[in-house]
Amino acid sequence: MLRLTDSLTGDKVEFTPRDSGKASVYWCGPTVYDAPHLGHARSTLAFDILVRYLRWTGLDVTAVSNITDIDDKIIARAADEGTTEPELARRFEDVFIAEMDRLDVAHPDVRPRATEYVDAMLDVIGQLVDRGMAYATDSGVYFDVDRLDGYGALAGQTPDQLREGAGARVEVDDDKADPLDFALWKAAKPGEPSWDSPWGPGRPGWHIECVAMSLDLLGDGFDIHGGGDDLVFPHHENERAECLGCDRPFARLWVHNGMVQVGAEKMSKSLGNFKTLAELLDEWDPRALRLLVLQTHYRKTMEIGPATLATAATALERLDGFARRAAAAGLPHADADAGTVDRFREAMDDDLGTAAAVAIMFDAVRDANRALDAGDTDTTAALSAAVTELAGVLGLRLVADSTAGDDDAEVDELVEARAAAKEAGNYAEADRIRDELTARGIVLEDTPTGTTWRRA
RNA sequence: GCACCGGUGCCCGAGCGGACCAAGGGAACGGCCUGCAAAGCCGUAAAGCCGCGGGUUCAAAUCCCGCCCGGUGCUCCA
Repeated sequence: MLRLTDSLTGDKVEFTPRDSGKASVYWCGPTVYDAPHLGHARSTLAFDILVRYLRWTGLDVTAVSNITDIDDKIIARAADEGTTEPELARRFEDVFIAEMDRLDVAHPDVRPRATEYVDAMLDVIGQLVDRGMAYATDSGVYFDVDRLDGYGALAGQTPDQLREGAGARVEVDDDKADPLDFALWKAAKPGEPSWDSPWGPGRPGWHIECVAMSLDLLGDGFDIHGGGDDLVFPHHENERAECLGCDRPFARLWVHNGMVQVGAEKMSKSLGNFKTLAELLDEWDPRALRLLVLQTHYRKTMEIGPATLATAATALERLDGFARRAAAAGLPHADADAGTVDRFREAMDDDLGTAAAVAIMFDAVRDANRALDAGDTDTTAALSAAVTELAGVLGLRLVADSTAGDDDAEVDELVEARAAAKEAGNYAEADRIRDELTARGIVLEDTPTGTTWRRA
């Protein structure tokens, strides 16, 4: 039974779906005003892994993750670039999806766009106004925080505590009755995109889109709502307020992933650090990033940089190497080793303990290598099947064959020529060929049974 | 200032009351393999007590109190 840490209470609780045998999961996707960064990758991977695991345990999962395609930053950036908001938003949405595809992230079942849910948002705002939970002014419609019991529960603070900090970083808006009140609907300003509403032309405030979309697609009281830690307040706090303000049950469980750190020097091109996800994925195998993320618990702040990626890439190579070795061994078909799978499930059930789960996978690799050395192909086959299955659940595709290329035949010839030279004792020639292949990015692997090769 | 999350070997990072498990990965060292290498595989050691100081307990890296340090949030950032 899966147990997850609920951000609302801080407790680890058993995950019991609203509808038996099913699971409904919503997590906050990006606001598409720029290219995705490491944080988007970490968060998206975290929920990809959650969804994959839920499916593996047999649940019928409906996964929804939004695209916020209208907001201040999008408007500002579109103006800067002299383009339209829809064009800009669509462009960065495409980039986001393309980068996530490189990471082998499974697409959510539904990826709603905020601009397609304006009517639904207006409906929620209407409910709040009707119930007296919100009020309209010249500048928009605001949620009245005083009218809701327990505002601040997600943030772990009382309204008074929040008021003390209000304005600490951002200026407080003018005609709100209380600094904590927040905009549900913003009155249109000249030159900005707007929609008609009972409160005049305008555009949605933040928060409201996720409520409208999650409730519409997953229904009241859906199972899991997640996102990055930085969204806990105010974003999720306010979503929660909006839903509860309508007297409707919101998410049953809140899951938040930790932030990414890139060292004291921060991300900076001039320092040679990584700037965008695309740059990083150009340089490293995307699977190395996934493995790195897996090796850290999802709730913990983690460091991503060249050093940690390099170790992950080496570790990944160990897995691929095993996959190659297993493929070459021509193992008999076998069911996945039950002990390994059980331990994996146990680790994952404990708040998605992916680090422990990965450790179990590496244990299986070591045991399998040992069994193979000992000539125990049955044991090797069972462990190998387990490794493949677990890697699959974690979204790691192991590569057993990396020879494919245009010059395969030529490389084969050179490898044979080298073998012949070695046979004849002409080591100078053999080494010359070896150097030539190395320069071409071909890695030779001499084994007792002959030489294999692959591309680096 | 308030809230939350952290501080574990050379590095990254599991563990969060009790068994010889302080995992796993990287690095290091040794061995196998090799014409020599590389790659690969196997193995080994390594944290004198898990930020500091108290406390609770038969038992704490794991719970409580205080302190120090880092990160995040406090209205639009995953």
